This record gives sequence, C-alpha cells and structure tokens, in this order.
Amino acid sequence: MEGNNNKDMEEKILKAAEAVFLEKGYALASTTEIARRTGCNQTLVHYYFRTKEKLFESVFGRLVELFILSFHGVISQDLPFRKKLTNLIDTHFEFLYENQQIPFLILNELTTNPNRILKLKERFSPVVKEIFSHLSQDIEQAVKRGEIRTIAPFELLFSIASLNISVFLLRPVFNRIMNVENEQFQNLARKRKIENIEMILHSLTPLQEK
Amino acid sequence: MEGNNNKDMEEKILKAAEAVFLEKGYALASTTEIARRTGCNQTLVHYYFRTKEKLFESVFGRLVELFILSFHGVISQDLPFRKKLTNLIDTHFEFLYENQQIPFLILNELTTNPNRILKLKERFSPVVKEIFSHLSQDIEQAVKRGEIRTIAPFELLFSIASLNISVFLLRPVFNRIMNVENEQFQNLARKRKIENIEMILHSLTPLQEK
DNA sequence: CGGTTATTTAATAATAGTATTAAATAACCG
DNA sequence: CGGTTATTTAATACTATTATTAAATAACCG
Repeated sequence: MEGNNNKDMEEKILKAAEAVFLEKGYALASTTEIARRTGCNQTLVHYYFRTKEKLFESVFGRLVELFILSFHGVISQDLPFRKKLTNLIDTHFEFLYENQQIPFLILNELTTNPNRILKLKERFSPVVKEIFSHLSQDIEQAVKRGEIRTIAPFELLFSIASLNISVFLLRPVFNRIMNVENEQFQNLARKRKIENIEMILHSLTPLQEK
Repeated sequence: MEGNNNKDMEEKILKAAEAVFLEKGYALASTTEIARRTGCNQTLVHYYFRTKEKLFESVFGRLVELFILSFHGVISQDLPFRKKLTNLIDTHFEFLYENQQIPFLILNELTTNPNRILKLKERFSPVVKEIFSHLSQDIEQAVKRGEIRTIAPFELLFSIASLNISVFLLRPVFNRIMNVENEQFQNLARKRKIENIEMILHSLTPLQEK
C-alpha cells in the first residue's frame, strides 16, 4: 500500500540523512530524526547503515565530491586564461549558490573531526592533483605570454575559495546582523560574484608600480 | 591548602569553559569536561552559572566583543585612507592570528543557532554603527580626492573579513590536505596577509580600462 | 502453498549528558 | 566560640541518544 516504496528505502534514508546532516551537522543530527523524516522506524536506519558514522560517511563523501568537482569542470576547457579563470570563479560560485549548506558542513566536520580528512584525502587525491597540474600549466603559459603575474596555484585557488565560500558561510551572520532578507541576498550574491571575479583578475595584473 | 584559590573559582571555570568551547563548540562541549579541566566538581559549574547555556553566553559575548573591536581600533585613527586601510587589514589579520579559534566558534554558533545573533545584535549595534559611519565618511572623502573608486562600506568590510577569516577557517582543511605543518602555516599566513592587503587595495583602484 | 530470507518494528540495554537536591565542609562575622 | 551564609560535593532524577536483540511481517522462490 501507500505507494509501493519498498526497495528504495535505503535511498530515502540517505536523502533524509543528507538533509538533516546539512541542516545540523554530524553532532546535532540524530538517527531518530532521520528516521522520522524518512517516515520509518529508527531501527531501520541502523539496519541499513549499522552506525550513524557509516551513514554520515555515505552522505559526506558524495558532498565533498560534488564540491571538489565544482572546481574541476571548467579547468580542462581550452580557453584564454583570463576567460577560463572567470568561468572557473563563476561556475564555482554558482555551484555554491545551489548548494549553500555544503561549505559549512564540510568546514564543520573537517574542523571538529580532522580524522575525516585522511579518508577523503586518498579518495580525492587524484582529482586534486589533476586540478593543480592543469592550473599550474595554465598559469605558466599565461605568465609567459605576459597575461598575468606569476602566482602559486595554491594561492590562486585559496583566494577564489575564500572569496566565494565566505559569501555563503557568512550568510546567516550578515542575514541577521544587517537584516538581509532572502530577495536581498540574491542581489548581494550577484554583486559579490562580480566583485570576486574583479578582485581575482585585478590581483593578477602583470606588473604595476605602487 | 593547595594555593588558596577560593574566590576565583568562577574565573577558573570561565577560563576552562572558554578553552573547551573554543575547541569543541557549544554542542560538543560538556559541563562535565569543563569541570574536569577546571579541577572541580561538575555541580559547581551549575552552581555558578546555572545552565550550560548561560555559561556559554558569558564566554561567547566576550569573544564576539574582541572580534568586533578588532575592526574598531584602527578605524578612528587619522591617516590617509589607503594607509588606514592597510593598517585595518593588518590589525584584523594579526588579531585573528592570535585568536585562531574564534572565527570558527562564532561562525559555528551563529549558524547552528541563529537566535544567538539577536541578543548580540542589540549589544553590539552601537559599535557596529560607529564602525560603519566612520568607514562611510572615510570612503566618501577618499573618493572625492580620487584616491579610490566608490564602494559600499559593507562590501569593503565583507571582502576584508572574507579574505582574512578564511585563512584561519580553512586552516585545518588545508593543513591535512596539503600537509601544511605548523612552521609552514606561519609562512603561508604571512603571505596571505600581504596578498589580502594587495587584493583589497588593488580592487579599489579608481578607474581602469579592461 | 510452504519454507527461507529480507525487511520492519517493538522493546530495551547502555551510555552520556544536564540539572536538581540534600548533605558536608569551609568561610565569615557578631 | 557559635551561628549564619557561602561553597563544594555526593547522589541521583531525568532525558536523549546510539545501538542491539528478538519478534513480527513481508517478499521471494521452489
């Protein structure tokens, strides 16, 4: 009865778990609430995933993957460097806009439980390396052509991530302190995206006297 | 016996509480551990502060104040705008360096429990207004003198906060992923500070053709 | 159908944490 | 000193959470 929803139970639990973990983080999420949101008995959550930790890993790994890949898509395109960089920042920003809770969850879990990082590290090491190697080459060529000043790939990615992520990390804070409503946030985000692109490109200008 | 440490018990609990809250955040901190770290009975924590929530508020308010004031000190000095801005970013960065755990705690608690913001808002509203009004005037004058392009104070503070805070928020993540050790982090931080100042000043350049 | 396995539920053990109560001890003051 | 108040502790109620066990139900297959 009621929709013949038998074997996708596991999938439904995962969905509910993702939502709850994104809202509350690992510590404040409970398997009881995940069960409630799924519409099943609490025991069932443990039946399928044994422990809260294992359930979390299933959810978390996928989210981290999404996040990392948000850097990856653009980087293999064949475009002039400044154009590619603009695309990269833009794409990354838009990904964050569509997944606003992801940065905080990742930050929260990696900060409060650094062990999690180690597991992720091996898993994503190849992709990360690929991103860095691509970016390295691109920077090198662009520098040769005099399009940009020299910069370490790490520094560049760090700047981009900082500026983009902050918009969404700090959202709840500014929301309240500055009385920023939902519609306003959309505008603010749009401005910030442009501002971020400007700042990054500006900061790469080849040489400039003080 | 043992040091005659009677009436500063309350202070000792506050100290221990601050350390534990900074390490673990509200949710994962326990009054039991705070008592253990203080070296007293767990009941005593409740005797002095009644609830974990009230204890947290005592600690948290002070930390937020420190953070906000890290913006405030420089802003009332009488200096050329670009010099003042440099000082501001520098001072703010150095404050964060000395209090690396503060940004995450504030972010964490304001994100997971937005109600906290409201209490803080009234308390710090005057200081925040003062900072904004100072900055507004400074920007206005600097624009008139052709020293910088026009920018909303909010945007400027947002950029500064984003860039500076990220260095310390993302530290645990990059630490592990990139194998950044302690000594290396000091270098990385130094570079980032300079990079951040550069980026902000650059982005304020009066006019510039594409 | 009948038996086997998979899924779901109810009951509950085990743990950990917050908070209260009442008793013990120490500090204070006339 | 003796009595009052403040501080500290032990015992414990209460709640919430994860996880297990055993029983009930449903699905599957010969």
